Amino acid sequence: MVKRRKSNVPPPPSDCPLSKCMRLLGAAWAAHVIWYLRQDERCFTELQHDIAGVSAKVLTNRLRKLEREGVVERLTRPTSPPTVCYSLTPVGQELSAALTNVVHIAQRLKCAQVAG
Amino acid sequence: MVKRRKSNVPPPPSDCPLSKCMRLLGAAWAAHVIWYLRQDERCFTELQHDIAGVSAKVLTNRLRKLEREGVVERLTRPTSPPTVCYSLTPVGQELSAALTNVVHIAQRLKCAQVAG
DNA sequence: CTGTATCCTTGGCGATACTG
DNA sequence: CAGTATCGCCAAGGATACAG
Repeated sequence: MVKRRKSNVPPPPSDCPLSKCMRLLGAAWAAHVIWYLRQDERCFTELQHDIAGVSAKVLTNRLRKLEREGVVERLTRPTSPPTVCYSLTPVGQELSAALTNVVHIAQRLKCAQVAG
Repeated sequence: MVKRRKSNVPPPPSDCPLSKCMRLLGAAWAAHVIWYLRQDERCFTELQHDIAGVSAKVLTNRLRKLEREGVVERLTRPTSPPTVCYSLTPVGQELSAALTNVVHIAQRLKCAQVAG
């Protein structure tokens, strides 16, 4: 029997929301969505235009998931034709701020150093 | 022709390291790996033991990717039998700190509110 | 405009077995 | 101990067409 050092790091809090959160944000285009909602609300087509290359299906999917998690808010305007605007919730804003920190660090990762 | 509001949010910096970074961290068990390396270095088996449920294949894969990005460092000790220790690089430490912020926010997401 | 439905392909991940 | 090799599945995502 090998004497194994026990980790003195406490287990991830509760049922590991971190993991779920990271997978949510790690999904394709998720970070982009939050990024482009940072300042003002954007409607569906605007987002699709902002985020070049995303398909409607995936964009819808991302927005739905983020909405269910309370990150973004969906607001329907009864105009003609009807438009839908998405914005960040307060929690979403905080998340966005936290991501800003990650951006700075991410730029120092190897993958960001294109000119090796 | 619809007058479309141009986004006043600048595009994601450079070639979007944020996205790559988030996908890196969003991969299965990636957050766990960083979490358990927060305080002290851990060797392969210790990590596999810490992170209940991860397979050797995936753990190796995660460590390799994180190593290539400069997040974790691999240190081989020429003991008998040889052991390999993993630790966070300075950048990895910063990333870990940034993730701590995300944890706090993640706990306020809907997915974390088990008792709805 | 804002999506949904469907098909199809890719690859992420788990499980298992094997190696230096 | 610290991995690699191989297989197989399934979900994520792209493309396209359709709908309210």
